[in-house]
Parts: sequence; structure tokens; C-alpha cells
Amino acid sequence: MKVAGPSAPSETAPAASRPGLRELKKRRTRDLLLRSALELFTERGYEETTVDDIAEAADVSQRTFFRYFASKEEAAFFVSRLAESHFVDAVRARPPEEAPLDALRGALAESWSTIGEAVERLVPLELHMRFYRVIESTPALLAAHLRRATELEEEIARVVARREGLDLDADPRSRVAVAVFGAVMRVTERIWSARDDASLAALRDLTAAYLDQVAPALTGNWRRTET
Amino acid sequence: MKVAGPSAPSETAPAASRPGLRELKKRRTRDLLLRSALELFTERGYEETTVDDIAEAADVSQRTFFRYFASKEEAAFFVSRLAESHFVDAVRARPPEEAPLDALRGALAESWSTIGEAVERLVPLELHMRFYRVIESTPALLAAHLRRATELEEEIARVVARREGLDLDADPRSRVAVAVFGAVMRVTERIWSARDDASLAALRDLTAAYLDQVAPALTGNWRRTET
DNA sequence: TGTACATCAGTGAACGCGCGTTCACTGATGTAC
DNA sequence: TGTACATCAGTGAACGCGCGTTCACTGATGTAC
Repeated sequence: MKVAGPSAPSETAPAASRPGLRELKKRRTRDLLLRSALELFTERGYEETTVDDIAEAADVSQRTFFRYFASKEEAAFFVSRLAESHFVDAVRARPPEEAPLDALRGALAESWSTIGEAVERLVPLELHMRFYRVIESTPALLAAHLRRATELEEEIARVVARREGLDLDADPRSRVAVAVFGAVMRVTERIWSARDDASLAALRDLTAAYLDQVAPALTGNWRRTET
Repeated sequence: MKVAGPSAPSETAPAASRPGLRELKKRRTRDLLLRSALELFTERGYEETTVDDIAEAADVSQRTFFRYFASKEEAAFFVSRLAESHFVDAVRARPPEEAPLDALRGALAESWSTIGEAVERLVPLELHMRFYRVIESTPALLAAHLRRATELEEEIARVVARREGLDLDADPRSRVAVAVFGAVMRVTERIWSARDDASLAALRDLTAAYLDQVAPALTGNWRRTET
């Protein structure tokens, strides 16, 4: 991680923001690899796509693939990681007086469009959404996804605990609240992936509807509950 | 799955329950493989143990290992699968008038000892508990564990929906309730695995304490909540 | 603007490794008579 | 109880495969003067 050195004073353009040819080409190679990977994954399946296939589709050597991604899995989740970081940022930005679960819901509501735009800068959003369904139907990917999700939950639980001025380990509520939120998200991801409408909007609406069901689902006897 | 044929009438002992030498030796070989696997996993780590190591430790060929388990992962989770099936049975056996979350809690409370006994018939319980902590600290195992947990949740959600006379897909509450329950369980597993006391009792108590926190965690503003 | 040198992305080929499979075979257990 | 045959657990060795690594190297980009 090198910060750009003092720019040449003779240049008037915003020197710090100019990437340079080398950086530019690196980003292009990476994005091309990402896109090739997701296209192959969605077309023919994750297990059925080798790292060599991806490299070949991007017209680079296998060696080059591993320069950009430590593993096939890392490439698969690169875009998701970006999306997640936007969500975490949104949680951090919520007003501190908000109740924890409201903060999570609010951050999620805000994030959808931000995430959509950020993803689109890397790969077509539609491709990313299609890949999300591949995750759900590929055991190895689903497993990795769930593990990553729990890591994300731990990070968010820390944010929540800090907001509330609580000790993460001493008071169970932070982790429990985040875990409940995450559990609902995963249920909706799964149901969404089994349905026809693969759009971001469909996932968004389904999640909202399911989050509304948390309180009723925890109510004592459902048969006495009005639906 | 062959049922034992009509037993020789000359024999007076309960013929159906006599396993035969072949069956007996199969069970012994399987249990020995299981135990060897768990011992190696806990001693030196899952990734650091090859299938050949396990076979060698059990004095059989690698080929024989794959006769009993389709994969290394299947062997790793064999005991867990047994434990889970006991829990599902307990859920099925709860009185139908019980509220869903109460049924899950009740089934869990009942299951601990049943599970302990069932596990002990296969491998030492203490070994199983130690392996549970290996799962938490091994990314590949944790991922597989979480994926298996969601499959289990789906099964339990079906049981809950049937109890309540609901359509699993039409009414979100079954899946949400089970997901919330499962989320708490996974949080406690994780915290338990990071602590010193690796006993089943410690996990049981921690889980009970965290389940009590679900309602408070979902309450609007925690700072207004009495703890 | 031009030259000399430094950096570093990309190459090609070969390799190590462990999982899981395939093959033709042996010998113990089970069964029929 | 004994014999003949069927079944099937276990064997040993070799293999295919894809991930990820290692090596010595090339050539484009960046920088100093």
C-alpha cells in the first residue's frame, strides 16, 4: 500500500487522482478476470469451471490469475465483499439514538441502491445477481458464503455494541440481535434464489416483508395471532 | 437395506436383533475409522490429516475408508448427524399445543442427555466435544457445518409448519422462527468454543442464557431496557 | 526530448499434493443342502 | 456336522484431476538526470 508521492509541481491536473498506465491496466485485467469468472460460473457452474478456464477466457495465464486472487473462492466473492463493505459503512453512519434493529433495517434500506451502483462499476449488476443464485445452488459456494456471513455478523455486532456502549462479550444482545437479522437475510436470500425474479428489487422487497415477520414469529402461540 | 429374513425356528434367542459377524465387524471398522479420524483431527488438525493418515491409524486401506464414508467431510460430521437426528425427533415429539419457540427450546432441553448417550455409543463424548471446537477454528469445517445447519433448519421448519398447520412457503413465520433459533445456537456454539470449558453442560447453559436474550435483544431501545 | 536504469505485471512450464476413483483380486462370512 | 457355493468386506496399486506454488525469464511502464 504505497501512497502516491508528492506530485510534480509542473503538472496542473489533480495529480493524486491520476492512476497511471500501470494501475489502469491492472484494474482492467482484474475486472476482466472477475467478469470472465462470473460469466463462466453462471453459464456452466462453479465446480465445472477451472481456474485455467477463467484465465483463458480473460486471455491471461493461470499464473496471472493467482496474482490477483489468492484462490478461486476469493475471486468468486470479490464483488460480494464490496457490497458488504457498503452495508457496514451504512450501519456505522446510522444515528446513534436509533434502536439497534432499526439501525440495521435502515442501513439495509439505504444500501440497496449504493450497492447496485458500486457493483455496476466492477461487473454488470445483472451478472452479479445471477451469480448470487449460483451460490445458493452450489454446496461449496453456499458453505463459503455462510462462513463469510458469520464473519460479517461479528464485525457488525462490534459496531452495534460500540453504538450502544456495551461490551460485546459481556452482553449477549449485540450478537443475538445481529444474528437474528442475519438469519432472516439468509432465509430471504434462499427463497429469492428459488424464485423466478432474480432482480435486486425482488430481494429487497422479500427481505423487508420477512423482517416484518420477526416479531409475529416469536409470539407465543401463532394460532391465536391475527395474520 | 435388507431386513433379516425369517429366522431359523430352531433358535430360541431373539433372532432379529442378532447382527451377525459380518455386520458386527463392519460396525467395528466404521467406529474405529470414526474414532481415528476425530482423534487425528483434534490432535493435529483437519487439514493436516489426510484420508491416508486416518486409514493407517485404523489399520485399514484408504480404499476401505471410502467404502464407509463418501468423503473426508462425511466422516467428520458423522457423529454430528446422529446428534442432530435426535434433536429433530425430539421436536417432532413435542405436544402440538406448545408454541413453536417453546417447542424448540423444550426439545433442545430434552435432547442434551439423549445426545450425549447416543454419541458415547460411537465415540467418547469428550472427543466429540473437542472436535466441535476444531470445527469452529477450521474455515473449511466451519463452512461445511454452517451449510449443514441451514439444511437442518429447513427440515425443522417443515416440522414446525406441519405442527401449526401452515404452508411453509406461504407463511414466513416457520422459517423465520427456526432461523432465529438456529442463529442463537450458532452464536453460542461459537462463544462456547472460544472458552475454556468444553463440556456439553457449558454449551447447554450458555445456549439457555442466550435464548433468554432474544426478546430483550429485539426490544426497541436497549438503553431503556432493564437488564 | 532522450537515454539509462529500476520496477513490476505477465509468462510458460513444471511440479507437489490430497481427494476421490477404478481395477482386478483375496479371503472371510453366510447359506443351502 | 460337513461340504459347496455365494456374497461381500477389504486389498494394493495406479490413476485423473484441479488447486495452488515455484522458477527463471521477458517486456512494458515508470523515473531520474
